Parts: sequence; C-alpha cells; structure tokens
Amino acid sequence: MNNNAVYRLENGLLHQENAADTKPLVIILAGPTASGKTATAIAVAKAIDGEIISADSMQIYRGMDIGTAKATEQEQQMVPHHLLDIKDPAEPFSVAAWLESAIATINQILTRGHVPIVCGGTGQYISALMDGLRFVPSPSDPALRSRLIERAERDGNETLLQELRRLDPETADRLHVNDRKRIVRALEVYQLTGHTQSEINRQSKETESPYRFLGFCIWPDRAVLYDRINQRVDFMMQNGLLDEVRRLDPGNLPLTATGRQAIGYKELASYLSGLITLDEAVDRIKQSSRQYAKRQMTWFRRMTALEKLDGQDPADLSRIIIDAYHRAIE
RNA sequence: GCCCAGAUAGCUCAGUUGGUAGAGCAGGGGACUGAAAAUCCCCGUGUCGUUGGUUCAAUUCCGACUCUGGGCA
Repeated sequence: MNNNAVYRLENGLLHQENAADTKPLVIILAGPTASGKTATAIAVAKAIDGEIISADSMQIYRGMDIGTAKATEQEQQMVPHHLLDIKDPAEPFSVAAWLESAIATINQILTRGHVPIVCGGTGQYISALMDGLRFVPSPSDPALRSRLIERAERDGNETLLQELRRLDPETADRLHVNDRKRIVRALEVYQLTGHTQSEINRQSKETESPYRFLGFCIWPDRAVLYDRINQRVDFMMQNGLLDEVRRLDPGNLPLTATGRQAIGYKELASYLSGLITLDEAVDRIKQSSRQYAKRQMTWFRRMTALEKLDGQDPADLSRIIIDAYHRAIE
C-alpha cells in the first residue's frame, strides 16, 4: 500500500494520512457476496447525490443478471449505475480494462458534481484502484499463452519456473511451482514487452492515486453470511437462473471468456449436460459461493484502509457511511 | 432365523504381517499486477462400532453383541 491519500476511520474519527486534501473524494463499498452491498450503496447514493460504479468482474456481462445478483432494472433507475452490462459474455476482460473504465467514470461523475461510489466484491479491482495502480501496457496474448501452457504440460512447471528464474528471479522466488497461471503470465509479459514482471509491477505503483478514499467493507458474521448465501441461491433458482444459464450456454463460450468461470453458471451447465443432478448443482453453487465469500474476506481483511462494518441492515450501514461522508467533506 | 461383507477425521475411504493411523473432499488461514466468481500455497488426535479374551502391548488376532449393506430362507 503506497497510497498516502487514504483516509482512515478510527473510533469514529476520520484521520487524514497526509495533507492531500485537495484530492476528490471517492467512496468505496466492498463486502463479500450476499452481504447487502447493493441495497446499501443505493441508499447512500440517494442521500448524497452519488453514482454507483460496479467493481464486479461478472456483472460487466450482459445477460448475466440473476446469477451475478446484479442490481435490478428498478434499482438501476433509482440511481445511476456504471460498468454494468459493458461486455458480451464471450469477450475477455481484465483488471486493467476495469481500472481504466473505472477511473474514466469516476472523473465523469466528479465533473457532474456527484459523488462516485465504487461498490463491488472483486478484491483485485478495488485493491488496484485504492493502491493507485497504473497498468503499464503489457496486454495478454492468448496464442503465446497457450503455447506456454502446452510447454508447461509437456516439460513440467519446473522447466518454466527455471526459465523465469533466469529472466526475473524476483518474481520466480515468490511463485510456487504449481502456480502455473502466474508463471506463464510472467513469461508472457517478458516476451511481449522485454521487461520483467517485477519491473512492471514496480512501475505500476510509482504514482499515487489522484483520489482520496473513504473505504468501507461490510463484515458480517460468517455463519450469518453463509446462511444468507444459501438462501440467496435458492432465491436465484426460483427467479429463473436455470433459464438464464440456458440462454447463455456457458459451455459454448470461448475458453478465454471470463464469464464461463462464473459461479452458478458453470454448475448449472454441468447439470444441463447431464453430468450431475439439479440438486447436486444447487448444492455446489452454494458451496462455491461460500468458498468465494471466504476468499473475498481474505482480500478485504488485509485492506486496512477499509473500515469493517458489522451488522447487516442496509439502512444502518448506509447511515454510518453517510455520516462519515459528511464528516469527511467538512 | 441363517450366511457373507462392512463399521477408522464432518463425508467417502486407505492402512497398520500386533507397537494407538493417512488421503481426497468439506472446513479454517494465507497469497494474488491484463483469466480474479479464476488460480495457487499452508493447516489432519480421531473413544480406529461396543464388549470380553489372547498378548509385555490390540484399532489390528479370536469370541460375543449392536448397527448398516447384500444374499439365502
């Protein structure tokens, strides 16, 4: 964390990390799946003239509505939402692409005199934004990537890791042999740009964020959250998730499509192709969602700039955030 | 009622030629820079069904019992 423009709440008091008080304020609302982010963000936005920017790697896709728990049409009419439905499920997406759009959207909202509220559960996206990362150009190359994967399959990960060790020992040291995905990406980056991943990582955080953040994370009791997740999956099934999956046909999406990894969609696709029963699919969706929530909480736990909010009533949560906002702009 | 096979971690099971045991999944923790709802790493004490017996020592061998499958009546 190199961002010294972060504000931090401690004992209800706002502490400014440095004197960068000319920077515009951006509200962040994070939280695990099913924690009540959407309702809370809408309540906050209505109260302070805010606009919501989704930080969600799956809600960017059109046609993936029920399974991603996207804000409904009515909800979207109450307050402007951004970065929903910006891609077709077959298209690839990335943190870098999200960050670029998010920054552009934040700036537009600010010029309108409104308050940007970044709301979502994708830890990587929120972390990149709050750390002020600037992704230096190092796009992905699917062909090169699949060649590297083939090599890893043939010669073993160790071979690739050793190669990486010669080129970029710093990155090689922090990667586990089994972490093929990251080994491959590090080699891909080097071949594409001539620079090592560690150089690129360093460059990407050279500048500090142009914003000051007021960050929150909904932090429910684990058992309560798991209960809510299970209930919400049942609710999604009652609301036509299966039809949505039939329409999307995740099995036929290209391998590069991010959307085919989405929880709910991949399990129901297995059911539709006869591999598992519907009951099994639903149980797996619940289980994957719980495991996902746990991983999200690992992200948010280490983001110390996020004030953890327990409780689960969106009305209470939004009031805390609204109060903090008013104190922050005084 | 009789015969056979099981009974070991929350679940599915492996194993100990007698010296109190280990995998997968689940669960918990961590990581994460262009796939991130993905991916990767770390964490395993449990009356080894109950009860007698043999033995220096039994979860392991023997007997009885209980339960669960399957078969025969």
